[in-house]
Amino acid sequence: MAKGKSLDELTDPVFYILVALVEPRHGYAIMQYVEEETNGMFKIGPATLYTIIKKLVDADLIEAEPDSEPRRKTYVTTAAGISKLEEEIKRRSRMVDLAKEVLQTKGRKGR
Amino acid sequence: MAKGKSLDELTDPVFYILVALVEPRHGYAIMQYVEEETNGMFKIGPATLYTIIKKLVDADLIEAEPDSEPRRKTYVTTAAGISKLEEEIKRRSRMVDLAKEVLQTKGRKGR
DNA sequence: CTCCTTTATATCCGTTTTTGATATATCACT
DNA sequence: AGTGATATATCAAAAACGGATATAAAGGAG
Repeated sequence: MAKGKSLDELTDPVFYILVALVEPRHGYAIMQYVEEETNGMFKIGPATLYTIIKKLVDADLIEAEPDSEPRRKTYVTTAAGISKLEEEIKRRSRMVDLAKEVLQTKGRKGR
Repeated sequence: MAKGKSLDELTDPVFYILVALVEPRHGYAIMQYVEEETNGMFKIGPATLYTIIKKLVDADLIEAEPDSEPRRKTYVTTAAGISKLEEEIKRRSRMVDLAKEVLQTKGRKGR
């Protein structure tokens, strides 16, 4: 099954692709989805996209749907992928919370 | 002053280093701080650390304190660095919120 | 029917980022 | 004198990213 390493921290593009694939989508649709959802702030080009898709399939975090049309290869986040995503949400939340806390403390003292 | 490019998205180690330097610290102390705060989950080695410090100084997001002891070079996040950090907190929060929302929607529908 | 744009996947290859290993030196303690 | 922690720094390789390019089919305009 899963052959690749477990990928502890997810990078931004990997995170976005995992999120996009909670709902089944094919590659091109992922690019559009991410661009739309971020209001054009974050764009994933084909090189990054297909490289990461390969890696995620290999890590068993997403999988290809067998019934996809010939011209479109549809993928979905696997159960393992959802778990990983939830884990990553927590990790990122903790990072944000730490930063907020540190800034707040500075604000109180640095007055 | 600032010579480097503005760095739109901050990577994880860059983020942690900026957070650590909201309070003045020297390199080695940054390594310890990040490791402690993340309960050993995230470690920054010397190569990553000093490479990033250089880049951040160049981008004017942190600066060296002139009065630091000979053996310790102390740095602090600049005003620009704080702004960047606040911006990045928002960016990461939006990413987390998007992911939460997507998972929640799936939960409601995927019953 | 032809041209053009959009859709769609895929890879090449250079740049950037990260990191393990290594080097060097000081300091504290025994 | 020796050991471990402190402290900074760089090298060289790996990993990640991304612009450019290639290919091809589908859809619409004229």
